[in-house]
Amino acid sequence: MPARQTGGGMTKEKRLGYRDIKASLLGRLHDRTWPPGSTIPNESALAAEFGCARATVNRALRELAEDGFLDRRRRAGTRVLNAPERHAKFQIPSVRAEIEKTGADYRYHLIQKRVLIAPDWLCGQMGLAAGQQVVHIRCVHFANQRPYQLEERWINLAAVPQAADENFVANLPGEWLLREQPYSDVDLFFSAMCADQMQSEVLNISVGEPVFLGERMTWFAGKSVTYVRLSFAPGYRMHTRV
Amino acid sequence: MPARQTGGGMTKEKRLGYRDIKASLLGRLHDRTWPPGSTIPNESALAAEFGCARATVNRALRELAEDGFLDRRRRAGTRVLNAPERHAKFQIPSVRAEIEKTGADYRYHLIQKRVLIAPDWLCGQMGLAAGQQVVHIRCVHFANQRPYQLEERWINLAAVPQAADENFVANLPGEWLLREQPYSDVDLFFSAMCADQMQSEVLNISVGEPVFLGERMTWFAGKSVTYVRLSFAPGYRMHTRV
DNA sequence: CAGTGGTCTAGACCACACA
DNA sequence: GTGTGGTCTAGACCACTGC
Repeated sequence: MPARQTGGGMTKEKRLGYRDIKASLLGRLHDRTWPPGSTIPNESALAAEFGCARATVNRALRELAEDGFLDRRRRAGTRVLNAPERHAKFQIPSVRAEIEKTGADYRYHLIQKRVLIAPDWLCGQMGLAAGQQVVHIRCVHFANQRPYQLEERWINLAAVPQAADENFVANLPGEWLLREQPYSDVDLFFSAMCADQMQSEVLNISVGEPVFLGERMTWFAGKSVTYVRLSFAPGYRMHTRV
Repeated sequence: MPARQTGGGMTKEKRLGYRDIKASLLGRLHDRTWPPGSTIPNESALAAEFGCARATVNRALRELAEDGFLDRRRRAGTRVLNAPERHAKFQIPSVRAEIEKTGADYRYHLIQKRVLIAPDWLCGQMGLAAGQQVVHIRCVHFANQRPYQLEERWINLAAVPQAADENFVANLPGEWLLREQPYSDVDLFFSAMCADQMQSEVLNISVGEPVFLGERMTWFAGKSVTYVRLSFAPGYRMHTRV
């Protein structure tokens, strides 16, 4: 009768969920009950200890492994990593959403859209065959009428032929492309650089001012889809919480 | 021949795993079977369609939601997000590991370690009480004898009192702290800035050159543990693959 | 080849949010 | 109230891999 519900009378603790177990296990990692490098008890033993099903322990352990605290291997068991390999996780920002979230007015302006033969450097970047046609787009994103981000994008016409017919006046290149061709793999790069001529003109800053640069390379089914360079005006600060 | 278990006679397909289901569902998102904004069938219906248990469908859907494709709510059902909110996931880099991975020689140099009363700006950043003591560390990480990163760190002595007794000559502050006080929550910021006096001296660059700045704020049990400013020499490019 | 994690099942109850 | 996702269970089989 006891039990969980049907609450018995007394000190019956509530049933443990995988979150409770996860927290409890994390506590043992923190307090060195299981020091880095050691192997912790197997799932069955833990399930017995916590008085729950193995599946519950499994989920707790699986998530701790995903979080970078544990290394799990069949047969070998679960070991505590020496230095937790924490993973940062941040949303790939959609410019429009990012700006509107702050309450600022968003505006988009297309500077140029043209079709051209991919230059050598781009072929190298995107892994294109020489002579491949690409769409080149240059546009600006404004927050409260102030230039916020310069976007320079190249789209592989072999991967997204319909990009040739879209004028990108009403559609944001990023959002349009996401609808046309959901990506599967992305390489992201972040760096700092001195503003060049184009950046200084568009972002309305001086040549040489520091610019936060984000580069994104997108692949679908092994083929390069698009390469984007996002230049942020000085003062931009990318944030992520882990 | 047939089947996995109790196989019937013939075209018995192998049992579907949550990965198969996930891939199948993702296909329907790609091909617009379920367009952005629409609500997809509930778990029971999908389980019936795929001929599996609801828990299997649940895991597939849960992961797709984690991956940023779906929005799930009790009672309301599961809806397709208009623009997939993809998450980038990257390892929080350990400087030493990052450098050694490239094959370069790694060297660490401590410039200064001292205990002081947290200045106002730091109290604001870390949420410390006025007058709180902190350890301040300034050090450099070298790759092949060239300055790679300037690290400036403040440690909350209320959270990590033993930091007062560690001299940080042999131990890297980051690695030492990770051993002493595994963190639970982290705020990361990335930005570009002009090199100031300190950065230019340590990184051996000119004042005003663009510096890639990473800031990290770490919390444990609601208390601020440490605040770090990592300045990277020009040319640094942070990479992550999603 | 044997032990560990990986996954699936069928059923159950629960929490939540909306009507 | 009622329907949806969220989680747990007890048991089962499987797949991998270190011994």
